[in-house]
Amino acid sequence: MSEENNAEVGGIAVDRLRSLIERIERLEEEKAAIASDIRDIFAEAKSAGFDTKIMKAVMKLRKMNAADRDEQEFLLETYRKALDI
Amino acid sequence: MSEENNAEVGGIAVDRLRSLIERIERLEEEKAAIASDIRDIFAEAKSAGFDTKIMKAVMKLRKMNAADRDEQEFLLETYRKALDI
Amino acid sequence: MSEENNAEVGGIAVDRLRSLIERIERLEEEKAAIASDIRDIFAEAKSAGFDTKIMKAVMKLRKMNAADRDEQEFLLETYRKALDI
Amino acid sequence: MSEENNAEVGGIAVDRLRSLIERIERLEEEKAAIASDIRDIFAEAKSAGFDTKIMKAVMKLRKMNAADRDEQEFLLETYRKALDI
DNA sequence: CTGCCATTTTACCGGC
DNA sequence: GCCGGTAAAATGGCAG
Repeated sequence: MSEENNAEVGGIAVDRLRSLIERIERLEEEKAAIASDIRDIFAEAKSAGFDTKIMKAVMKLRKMNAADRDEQEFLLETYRKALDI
Repeated sequence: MSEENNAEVGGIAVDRLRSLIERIERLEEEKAAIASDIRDIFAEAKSAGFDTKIMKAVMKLRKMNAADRDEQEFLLETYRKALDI
Repeated sequence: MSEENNAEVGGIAVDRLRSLIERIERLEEEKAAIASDIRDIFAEAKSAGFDTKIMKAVMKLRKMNAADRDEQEFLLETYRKALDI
Repeated sequence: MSEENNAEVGGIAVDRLRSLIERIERLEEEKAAIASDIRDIFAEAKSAGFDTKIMKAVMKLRKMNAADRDEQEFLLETYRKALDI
């Protein structure tokens, strides 16, 4: 009877659990594949003579500027609410 | 002359660099989207009554090979005994 | 008149606010210093041959009360059986 | 004979391990106490009429500016090295 | 009690 | 091949 009637083991819905976990694992594989693609591009950049450390610093700076801008806007908005403007 | 002839600035192939960085940023967006999908499934699991923390623990064990898993478990047991837990 | 009479700017008690923020920042520095000390001890443990990952796992178990610990372990076993791990 | 001769259990130096763990746990208590003090000050600020959300945003901005400045300097330095200046 | 945010932990990547 | 630092993920705490 194994391989049938897995409806419940120890009070949990086994097939549902398996299904959820497999969906997540599938997505994690996709995510890992993309991370691998990113690594490939960095390797490509390196062999084209670019300094990947600098590239990462530049990209970080771009993100920080965006975050900073968002933070400024959030702060302004919050002040306005706090002051009922 | 700006906006033309960006072939090189300070000895750097600007357009090539820009292209590489944009490809990476695009992939990072995809990666973030998948991470978001994963969060959604965990939320679904949670509302179906599963304990997501335990799910994650189980998935971690699944990823390890049997030998590593046994090794970790053995070590943990040893330390637990050492500390009377 | 700047540098004097900072009692209020836009209805906010500036000096009070500044004081509060500086106290918090000071405490955050202390906290960071302690975190650094902890890292040092883990490094010491590592060079004495201990597995720091397992040490952390054991310390986590130590923090939990027995009932919660048993509950977690039981749940994990159940999920493992459900997934044949 | 328990409570004596704990030199080794399962091949590990029990007393050394205990000592390391206890030192870490002591420091973690101190760290937690400081975190608690920080919470207290935020509570104090709140009851003095300040908006803690704004306070946190301001503090975050101060840190981001510092981090941004550091990043700029790092980037400049790295470029200089990359270009042998 | 749920969702959000901060902190902590984990995994990755480059350098030595 | 290992170590260190950096970025991502997970956990835990707080506010609403």
